[in-house]
Amino acid sequence: MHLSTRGRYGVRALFELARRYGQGPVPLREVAEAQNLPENYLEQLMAPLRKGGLVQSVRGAQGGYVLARDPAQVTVADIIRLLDGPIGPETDREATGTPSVADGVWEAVRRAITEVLEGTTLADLCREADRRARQGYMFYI
Amino acid sequence: MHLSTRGRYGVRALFELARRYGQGPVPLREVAEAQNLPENYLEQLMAPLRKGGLVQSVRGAQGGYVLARDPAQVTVADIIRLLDGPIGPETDREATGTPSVADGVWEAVRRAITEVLEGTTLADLCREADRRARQGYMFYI
DNA sequence: GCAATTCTCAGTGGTAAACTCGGAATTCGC
DNA sequence: GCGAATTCCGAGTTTACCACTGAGAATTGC
Repeated sequence: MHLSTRGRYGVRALFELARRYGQGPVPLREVAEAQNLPENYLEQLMAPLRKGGLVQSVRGAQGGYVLARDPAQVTVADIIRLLDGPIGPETDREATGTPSVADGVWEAVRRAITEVLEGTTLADLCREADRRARQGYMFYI
Repeated sequence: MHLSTRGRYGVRALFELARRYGQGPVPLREVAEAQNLPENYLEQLMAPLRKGGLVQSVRGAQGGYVLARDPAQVTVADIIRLLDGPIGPETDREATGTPSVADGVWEAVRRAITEVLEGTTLADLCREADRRARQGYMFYI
């Protein structure tokens, strides 16, 4: 069971925008450098995030991306849904049309994942980063 | 986020063995028919399940597969681990070597999933199937 | 010995992930 | 207005894995 890098990259990119919230547009190049992500690939990920209303883009020189809402109002679930689609496993009924006795398990898994992802906001991640920084971890990613 | 069919098929196959626990070896053909799964493919899935000690095989005529332990002692997590590998998403640290502020989220997701999957046994699924049967659902899968 | 099985291994086709690239469109600073 | 910095868009590439098929060897009950 493997989570795609899309989601992981997206969360880190938006975390970077969250850190700089209120400081004007951030060009992708800086996001990519700060978070050590492939810039060209990141570009692909921004389209759904923009269309989904999580970020706003500013074109042209001195342009870049801005978080569209307050970091406390953006959950990790929001990001994952836009980049990876529906959260959690499909049930057998959804996948094949035929219900199975295990469907309840897959539904419970989905609920459990959703709960965690909806319970974490970009503001939480920023707080966590601050906490680590104060404790001497120099990783700001 | 898409769960492979390997895990889903495996759970249904072992559920079928659980239903018939104590009735001698069940040939794959019957498992495949009862659960409507491709037999040849199922064959592939049985190897890791056997090597992992969840089932025992009986070769030759009148042979088949037998659940190696009581259905109450086999969790869905056991099955998924053997067929799909480690449960849940990798952290950024595990995937890339560089820790990230989001690692805590991925770990929490992993714990949540694990908790659900370890909390469900084949015996639970059998009970659920009985319950459904009594309520008139004729699906025994 | 024959038929029913599992076991092993070698494919195969499709699909998606994880990028890369080139160029068009936009906008700021000068 | 020009040039540089950007986003935007679409296409292509490589790699890997998934889901599945098939053939034949090994094993065993009757």
